[in-house]
Amino acid sequence: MSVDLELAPKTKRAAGAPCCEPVVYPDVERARAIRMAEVAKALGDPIRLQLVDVLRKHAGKVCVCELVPLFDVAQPTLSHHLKKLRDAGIVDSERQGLWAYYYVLPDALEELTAWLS
Amino acid sequence: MSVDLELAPKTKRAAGAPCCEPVVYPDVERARAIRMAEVAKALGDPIRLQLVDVLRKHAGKVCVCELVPLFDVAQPTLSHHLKKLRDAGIVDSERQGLWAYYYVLPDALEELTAWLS
DNA sequence: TATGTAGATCCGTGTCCGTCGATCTGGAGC
DNA sequence: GCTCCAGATCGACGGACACGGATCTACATA
Repeated sequence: MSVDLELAPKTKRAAGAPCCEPVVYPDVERARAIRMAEVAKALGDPIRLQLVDVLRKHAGKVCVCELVPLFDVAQPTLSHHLKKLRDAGIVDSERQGLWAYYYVLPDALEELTAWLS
Repeated sequence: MSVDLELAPKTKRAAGAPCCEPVVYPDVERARAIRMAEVAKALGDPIRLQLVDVLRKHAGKVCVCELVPLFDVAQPTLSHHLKKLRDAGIVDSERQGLWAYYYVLPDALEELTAWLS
């Protein structure tokens, strides 16, 4: 470690060669960014993004048994992805008898769209 | 294992209790979804999303030396995140002397916005 | 009650990712 | 030449994640 008390006023940033304007980033923006990252992370998997795409194109509710054959993964894996989407607030589900129906909750996607713009 | 050749034409979907309309998902949509997942994945980290937020709010180019003190991570870590964003086509960089300046490439974000809508 | 089925949960495995210390690269200035 | 500095790259560690087989939970039908 170097005791640079005397060296403190040295060529910090070369005195006359600024790199750019100082940058600040308020905490309010951080909080929102962290929430948006959560949504983006949930969408950051090809299967999950395709799931959302399928669900929103079938405006109603879609049965899991129709989703499984669309992808080359086993049923537990798809269930895992659907849970991730549900935890992120992007989709929700509803059981009717033996079947489970999933549908998109538009709010999360709209929030992200708004943030991106 | 059960040899169920004779049981094959059994109650597949209970004959009279449909779960929902059949669902198809064309390959064209898949390709786009996979690309979008790549962008979303790059945005799916709090630090990277905040980086994008900072960069786009400073319409010009921002020096890395101004970005590092904004986050509680070491310089190599931030460099790693900037590389991820660059690989995803979300930002680009430019060197001037000792300093490196990063800026947002709006196309990737606009693509994702369009996909979400 | 017993059987079959749709979907969720559990658990082990292999891979990817975030992190940081150490090091490398190359430009600036002496 | 040498030294200092900004930033990128490397290497290793720990935790998270995708995946699927086995199992569990409801529900439906007989």
